[in-house]
Amino acid sequence: MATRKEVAEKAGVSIAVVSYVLNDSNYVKEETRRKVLQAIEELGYETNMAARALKMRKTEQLAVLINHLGNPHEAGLLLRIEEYAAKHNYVLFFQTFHKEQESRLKALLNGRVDGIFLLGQSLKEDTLHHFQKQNIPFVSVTTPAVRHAAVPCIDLDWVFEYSRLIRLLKEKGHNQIAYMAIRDQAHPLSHRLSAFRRAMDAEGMPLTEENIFYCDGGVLPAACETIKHVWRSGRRFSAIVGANDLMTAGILAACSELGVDIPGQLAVAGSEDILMSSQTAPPLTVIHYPREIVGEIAMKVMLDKINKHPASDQILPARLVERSSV
Amino acid sequence: MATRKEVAEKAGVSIAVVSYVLNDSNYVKEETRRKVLQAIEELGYETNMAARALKMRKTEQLAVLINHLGNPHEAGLLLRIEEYAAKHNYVLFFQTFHKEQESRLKALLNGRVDGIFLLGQSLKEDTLHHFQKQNIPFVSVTTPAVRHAAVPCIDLDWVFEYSRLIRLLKEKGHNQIAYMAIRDQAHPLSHRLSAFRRAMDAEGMPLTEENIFYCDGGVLPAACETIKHVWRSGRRFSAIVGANDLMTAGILAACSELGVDIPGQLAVAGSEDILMSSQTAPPLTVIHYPREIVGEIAMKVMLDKINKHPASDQILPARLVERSSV
DNA sequence: CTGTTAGCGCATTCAA
DNA sequence: TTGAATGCGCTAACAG
Repeated sequence: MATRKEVAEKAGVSIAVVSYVLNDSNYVKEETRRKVLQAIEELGYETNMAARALKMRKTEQLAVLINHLGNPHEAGLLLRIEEYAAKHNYVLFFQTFHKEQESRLKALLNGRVDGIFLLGQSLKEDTLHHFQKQNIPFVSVTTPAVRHAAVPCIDLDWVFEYSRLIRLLKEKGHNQIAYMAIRDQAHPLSHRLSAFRRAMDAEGMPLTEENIFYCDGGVLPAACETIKHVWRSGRRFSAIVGANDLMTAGILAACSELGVDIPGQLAVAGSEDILMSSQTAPPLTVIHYPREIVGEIAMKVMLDKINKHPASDQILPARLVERSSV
Repeated sequence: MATRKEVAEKAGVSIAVVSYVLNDSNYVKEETRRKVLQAIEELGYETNMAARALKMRKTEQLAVLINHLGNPHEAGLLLRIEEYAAKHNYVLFFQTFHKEQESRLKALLNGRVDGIFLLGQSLKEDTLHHFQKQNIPFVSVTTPAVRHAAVPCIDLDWVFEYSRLIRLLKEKGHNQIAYMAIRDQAHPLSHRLSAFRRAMDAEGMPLTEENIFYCDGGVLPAACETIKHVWRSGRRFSAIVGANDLMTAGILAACSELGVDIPGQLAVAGSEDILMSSQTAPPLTVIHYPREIVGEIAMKVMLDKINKHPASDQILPARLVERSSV
């Protein structure tokens, strides 16, 4: 491929001049500039980003660590982050991430990224420190700050949002409210469960342990099975809130199989508002997670961190979308 | 950050030796190796991938050009490709891609990638050639080969798959079958429309132009609006197939609003089988696009191209999933 | 305004 | 079995 040297030769100048016109970093006589530009054009020259990255100690690449792209909520978040990353000329690569591979991460990302987004992920301290020592900042989305580490977080005020939802449920006469959480204790969504607990306390109807159902992986089929099992065992409650919408859809699917009328026999609500949640039967009442602006905010915070400006947690307001499942 | 030089100093060897043990590219006395390894450990050294990329002319990074990650079909495909890319130690970055930004692409990807996946995308010839001249191969997924360019493609035999679906529809007594396509003529999904046409011909019931409905962007709300408009205008048909499942869900949503009974008054079928399609009311009969194995095949073809082995188009078999919308 | 030059961190050839 | 030295393509300080 054409290199900067070839361009210089063709234009009859030194390679420094080529850099100057390319980076606009120095005055260049108009005529010289034109010659250079023409040589670039004719050779189809493009800057080699690997070389630039090495020299500049800046890759203009960002990583997103994600749990499961099959969850439309996470895909939607990723989509938005990429949108804003592109606006700032950053390239984004995403890694589906499992705890077991955490050690691989250092080798994989070293020298490749200027920053790392955690999309509902947490990392071990030593991994965090490894990157932070090199001034590679982290920004966490949908999951609260990692302990002992300066990782700004972008998320909702879940206690507030759940309180509002619980109040709606109360108005509709529900006093036996259950919650479906994800099994893994270390799972990032456990903070939603804690928030739900506190919201229930605040609304004067403490969440009892037997009204919490845990579902492996937080996916639809598992949630469906869990509810079928619970319901057939005779356990009853009048409303249930899912920690994510995929599980909530699974609850709906279970009810459909069980012949449970919604919201007649059971009110169901979700916490994210993915597209699917508006198309189920019945459509789901949900907290709408404002994914539209998360990307913008997340990228802004990331740029602040990269430029060593102070950056802090961002709590976004959400919306309660009432459909007919409650 | 610790560099290879520091490791060498700490271990009391030359930097070449450090490279040798790191890359296993030369015999190193066991004792020396241990010293080096220990120095690496103590310094928390990791290879700088930017420097390696520059030297090796190989980034171990791949790009995926995607239309809209908000479409779970594309997200699912991306997810699978990443899964296999990771297995082969490649890092994947994805770019939401709009035609208007095609020129930016060269500058953005130059020196950054070893190969490019086109996920339902096509590129101008000059862009294609730019990368191909540098031995950056393309692999196209879900869209047939780009004209005049050696781009292997991974997709279904749509004529075959649609024929099977049409036969099912025929068995159920349908003879007025419509199709919903995406408006943009240049859009990658237009080959599904052509295939549908040919399948209808083959089944002896040619598709008439007035039975093709075009929808902007291929998204749910647009499809919903289109169908409402068409239906209210008095146009009737007994079955309709959507070029993608998001539009198909939109058709369902429209019918729900219009009070059109499915499949009583109208049979509806889709072409991808995203998760949502199994949760609509009624659940959709669809062609199941085998996303599970596409990632593996796509990555395999990509590796073949990177290693300059011959690679050709791959036609995968699909499955017809009968649910209750037909 | 333009050219020379010294690295950035790494892999590798060639000597020793 | 190890070390010295070169260069990948680029930026920028410095000298003209």
